[in-house]
Amino acid sequence: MARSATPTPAPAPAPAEIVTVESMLRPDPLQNMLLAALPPAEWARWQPQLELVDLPLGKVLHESSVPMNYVYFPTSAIISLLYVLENGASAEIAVVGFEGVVGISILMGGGSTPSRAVVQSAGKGYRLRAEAMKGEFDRSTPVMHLMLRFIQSLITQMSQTAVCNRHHTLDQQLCRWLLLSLDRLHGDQLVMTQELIANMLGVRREGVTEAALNLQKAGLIQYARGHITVMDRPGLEKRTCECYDVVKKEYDRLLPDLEAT
Amino acid sequence: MARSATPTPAPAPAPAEIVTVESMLRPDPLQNMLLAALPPAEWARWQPQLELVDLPLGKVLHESSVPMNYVYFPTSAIISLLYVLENGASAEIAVVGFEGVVGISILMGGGSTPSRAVVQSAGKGYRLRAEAMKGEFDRSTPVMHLMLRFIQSLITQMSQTAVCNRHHTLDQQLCRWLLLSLDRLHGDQLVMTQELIANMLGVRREGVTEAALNLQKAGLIQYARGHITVMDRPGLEKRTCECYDVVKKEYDRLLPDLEAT
DNA sequence: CCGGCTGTGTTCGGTACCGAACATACAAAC
DNA sequence: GTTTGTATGTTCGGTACCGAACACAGCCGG
Repeated sequence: MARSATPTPAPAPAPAEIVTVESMLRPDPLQNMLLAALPPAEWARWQPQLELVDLPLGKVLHESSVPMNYVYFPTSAIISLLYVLENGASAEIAVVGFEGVVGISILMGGGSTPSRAVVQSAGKGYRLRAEAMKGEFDRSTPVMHLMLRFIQSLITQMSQTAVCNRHHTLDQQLCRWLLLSLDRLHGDQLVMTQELIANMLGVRREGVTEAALNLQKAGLIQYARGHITVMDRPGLEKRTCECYDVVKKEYDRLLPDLEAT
Repeated sequence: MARSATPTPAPAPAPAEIVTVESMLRPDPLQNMLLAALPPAEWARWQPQLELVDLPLGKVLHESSVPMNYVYFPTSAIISLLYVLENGASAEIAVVGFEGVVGISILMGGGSTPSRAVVQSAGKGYRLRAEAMKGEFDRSTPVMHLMLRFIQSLITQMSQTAVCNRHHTLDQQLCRWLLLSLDRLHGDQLVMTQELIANMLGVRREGVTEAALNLQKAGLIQYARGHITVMDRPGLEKRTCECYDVVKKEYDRLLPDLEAT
């Protein structure tokens, strides 16, 4: 997408590429699709209240059952919605990136959820105070409808995760997880240890090692100390379960105006 | 609850008991907690549009990805939200009874979901045309807030199901499932074959047989050809996983006015 | 009363994942 | 360059559930 195949007269040296990457990662509000989809009137009201923040790996955006102060609109970061059990075991129930928003329970009226939101891939995002968000939601029907549709897509993702946990193999689930992450990044690299993936998927680290080796042997990915490079994305798509596709298609159906990437 | 322990002077013969059961199952709109919680103004508008319908076992209220025509407010029926995979395997992602409403995707704007809603326990319920429901939702803030809070409790149930599928044993899940069903019924009996339970939990029928035998040996339930009698509810609660309690508590937190049963 | 159906119990081998322990190997810090 | 830590690979026995096949028992209709 950034490195186009058009025959550039003089192949630009390194700095040019850096500029390209920079511009891709530039924290532009329009890089969050929900923000980008706001009607002009709403946008004018929101802009002064939006605050760009760094979202470093591991940062907890909201803790289980603790009232939230902000909603977050990720741009380059990926947020994982995790469920942590009493015994410490955990499982990811959904993942949110530049296509969505974290903290929907503020809109729903609960103010908190039994789940935890953790930054899974470092990046940036905009945040908005809970009261402001709630006010905007109640005040503007377009905002409400936009948010509700996103929430429905999130519900689909959660449901699909539940079924996937029940019926699909770890290999398939790893493919699904990689694809979901990949879709929320710009590029084919992701920084993620197997230990962390295991936490997300709710399995042992050794299980992830084995599954990752399978994918590596098949030439689909390349693993190296917390850095994964996807070599063959279509191959991953072929190997994953239907769950990935269902979630993606349902998102596109519910939020068709935001499809462009 | 119906058969009180107060010393009735003359023990009433069979007819009296039938009357009691009848009155318990009487399709009173107030027997759905969301309907009961409507402000008077809303109630006045809704009443003429609500239609009482029979919900026989197995009836499909909405099919995966098919636009819905009605929302359903169960009174005595229990509805199971099921997810069916391409290969026919299935899993329940949530269960809704007199405490809620089926068809929330109408409110969210999607009009359909990839899940299926099936009557898991026969009974009655009120239905409302999709357009009417949508109109009411957009028009009345109290209705919106009520519905949104219910939806959040449903999201909690789905999330918890996802984690439960991953981490808890079939024995525990069966307890959870029995308790969730029991809470939505008036009594200690439920009509349900092991085959059907297996479908809901997304496991083999034999697995359910084994788990049910465990519970029976422990004196918690009694099984007989599709009829389950719960003998020791506290025992079930002790044996189930935390998931049951989390879901219940979160519902009570989100919809505190509706707690009474 | 007898056959057939439905619901439940039982068995077998197989597999996917768990829990724990240990081996290696790269990477940054000293 | 050595040390220390972190990330990955490997092994072992154990268990929960699967898939298939079959046995039996109540129940309903002929």
